[in-house]
Amino acid sequence: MPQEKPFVFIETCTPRRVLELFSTKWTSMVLYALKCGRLRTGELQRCLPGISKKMLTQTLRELEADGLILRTVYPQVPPKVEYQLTDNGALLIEPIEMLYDWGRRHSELLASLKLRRGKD
Amino acid sequence: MPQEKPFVFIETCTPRRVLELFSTKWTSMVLYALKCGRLRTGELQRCLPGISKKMLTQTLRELEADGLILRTVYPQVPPKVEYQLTDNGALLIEPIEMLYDWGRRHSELLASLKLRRGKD
DNA sequence: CGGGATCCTTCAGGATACTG
DNA sequence: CAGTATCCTGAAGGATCCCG
Repeated sequence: MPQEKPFVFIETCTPRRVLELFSTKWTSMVLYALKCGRLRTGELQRCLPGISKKMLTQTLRELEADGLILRTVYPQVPPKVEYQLTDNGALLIEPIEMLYDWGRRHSELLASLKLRRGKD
Repeated sequence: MPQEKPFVFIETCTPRRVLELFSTKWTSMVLYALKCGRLRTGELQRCLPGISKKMLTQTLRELEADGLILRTVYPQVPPKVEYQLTDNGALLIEPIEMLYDWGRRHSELLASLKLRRGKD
């Protein structure tokens, strides 16, 4: 048994940083929803059933601050705001999509996991 | 601008279930650490700097309950316990590794993100 | 050495109400 | 319609002590 040396997850290693991307509930979903183009706030909210307005805006603000999405305000009443991916934001679609695709190919396995879900 | 229809993240969709896999802090790291073969509890802990004994055991118990890892106890004093991936567990290495690999290829971008980290 | 059991802190994230 | 500001709680996860 050719036991290789195990990987050590130093606090600052990239694996940990990638994980942070997915450790927050809505981040990757918001990005992925914007893959189709620009969306208004309300449309975005309808893409994410269950999200609260608070978390939606908070997530959007963070993504904007990190330069992953662009926010466009139209000077109208009532207000109209649109969000779209920046070039950097578009880069993140790749791993997200990979993950989702893998999930679709292994939905049976996924469904069998209860992991940290108390009830099922 | 050929705006396609946005994806809707129904509560039970597979993307959400995959995300749950990565939403818990240590799960994917424990699995990945075991990629190299069987590891004793202490070795595992040394692979995950910062993990508490409580979280280590809790994560291991959950993974075991979901049939992703196998726990072997050697009748010795002092105790010796080893963990290894099951076949199902090995299946999860693929997406995890994809994610980590992508991270390594984009470490500069990742480093530029502050996301939800308060301080940097 | 491996691990169970407690206690305690933190904070992500939900609910609600109010503004322009 | 989009957004801000509060309030509140559930649960993740750390620290500690004890056991075989």
